Amino acid sequence: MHKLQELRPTPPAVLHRLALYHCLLTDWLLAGKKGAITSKEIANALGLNEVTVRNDLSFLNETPGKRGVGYGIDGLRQMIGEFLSLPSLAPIAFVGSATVINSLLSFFLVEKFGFLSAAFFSEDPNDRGVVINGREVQPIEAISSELGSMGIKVAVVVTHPSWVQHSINLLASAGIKGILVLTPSVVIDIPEGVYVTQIRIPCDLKSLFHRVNGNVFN
Amino acid sequence: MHKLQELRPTPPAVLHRLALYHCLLTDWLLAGKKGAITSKEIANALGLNEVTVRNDLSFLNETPGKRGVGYGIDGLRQMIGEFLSLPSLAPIAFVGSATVINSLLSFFLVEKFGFLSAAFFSEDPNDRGVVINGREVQPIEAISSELGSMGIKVAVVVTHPSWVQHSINLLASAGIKGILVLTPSVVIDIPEGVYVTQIRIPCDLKSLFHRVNGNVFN
DNA sequence: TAGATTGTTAATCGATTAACAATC
DNA sequence: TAGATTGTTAATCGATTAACAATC
Repeated sequence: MHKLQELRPTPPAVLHRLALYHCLLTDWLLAGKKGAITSKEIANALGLNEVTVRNDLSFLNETPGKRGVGYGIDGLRQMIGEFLSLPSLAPIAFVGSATVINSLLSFFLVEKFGFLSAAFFSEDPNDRGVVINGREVQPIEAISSELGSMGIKVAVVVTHPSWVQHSINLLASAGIKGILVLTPSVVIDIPEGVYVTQIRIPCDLKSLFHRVNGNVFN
Repeated sequence: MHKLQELRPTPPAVLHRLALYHCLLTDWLLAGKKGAITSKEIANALGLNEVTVRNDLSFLNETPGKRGVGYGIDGLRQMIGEFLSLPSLAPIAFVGSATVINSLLSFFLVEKFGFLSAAFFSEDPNDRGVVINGREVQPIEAISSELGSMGIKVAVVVTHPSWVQHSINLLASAGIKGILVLTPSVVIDIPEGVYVTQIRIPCDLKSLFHRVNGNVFN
């Protein structure tokens, strides 16, 4: 490990890639891949430089590899999981209409990635009584009362844009500490002590337009 | 403009923020905001440093501001739009089941962000004959025959994971040059000459778990 | 031992911030 | 002219890549 970085926060870029390696290793385990793997194999699968991979792995608490050999798939996956503070099934709350959440869960296979869809809250009054994965969808205002006791720390927001800020505020006051906002919304107010990650579909698309129109390959 | 950067590709970070400013300015225009705005106002709204904003804007082809005054909302928006090669309504193709696409369009208000949902292709045989926004959903295999003539260059893929690679391949051979993949999929093969941006919901979530569990505020 | 691959330190590259002159 | 804010160059900071010693 980098002795000097012991007390420094993990750089965002490294953190994101560690999560990516965790996904890849989970994939390989599910596919029955066995034995040792090398930083080169990981790098090739993901289109990265192998030095980047090794450097990233040096942020882990223990030394993960064996020189001349490589890394054990299962052991490395577990180490990254611990470093990321991931429980074996990481519980997530979802905020959005039942239809939208169902759609999201149809292309984002949460269990395969090690998550558990643990609670659902909808802004749509018509969703009263609707059940997803055996769990009843709660009205959005129930976030305060329901969520506090459940020990869930991370939530996904996919409401209509008009409900995004309110959802974030409710989640924050219910003790949620990390929020991933999928709904494109330009300006949001981030409550104190909460990490908010915004996915920006429109920005990603607009960037693509620039590249697509001959503005240099990169 | 930075004279030395005239032939260099725009750095990804700058490109993404320029797209973000474009979204913000569109928002402000729709809200009826008038007159001049400063780099400080833009920075404050987005939680950025004002120098970053000015530096980013210096990548534009013409000089966008007036010293001592600021920037014209409409003029700046137009300049960024031109720099990004954005038509006034940028056409996008969507690949995914009709239900999922409808859900996506319910929280991502494409027109408000300056896009046009121009074509729909579904992997689900049950979607034959379904219409979205007055446009018939085509089977996924029709991508090759239909898309070529439409002049669409950018597509969004939100299929079930098992259809992602096939969709990308079809889109690429139909002449699509930029693809945004929303479906979480760890390893994908990127065809020659196509820009593929992957949104990685699982990685964003796993990163949040790390931060949420006391691993330093950043 | 020889071959392979890791882990770490150093060098490069890119992105952000600071300082300041230009000018409206 | 004075105040404000831009645009640009220089300085810092962070992230990636290269070089290489350590060791399985």
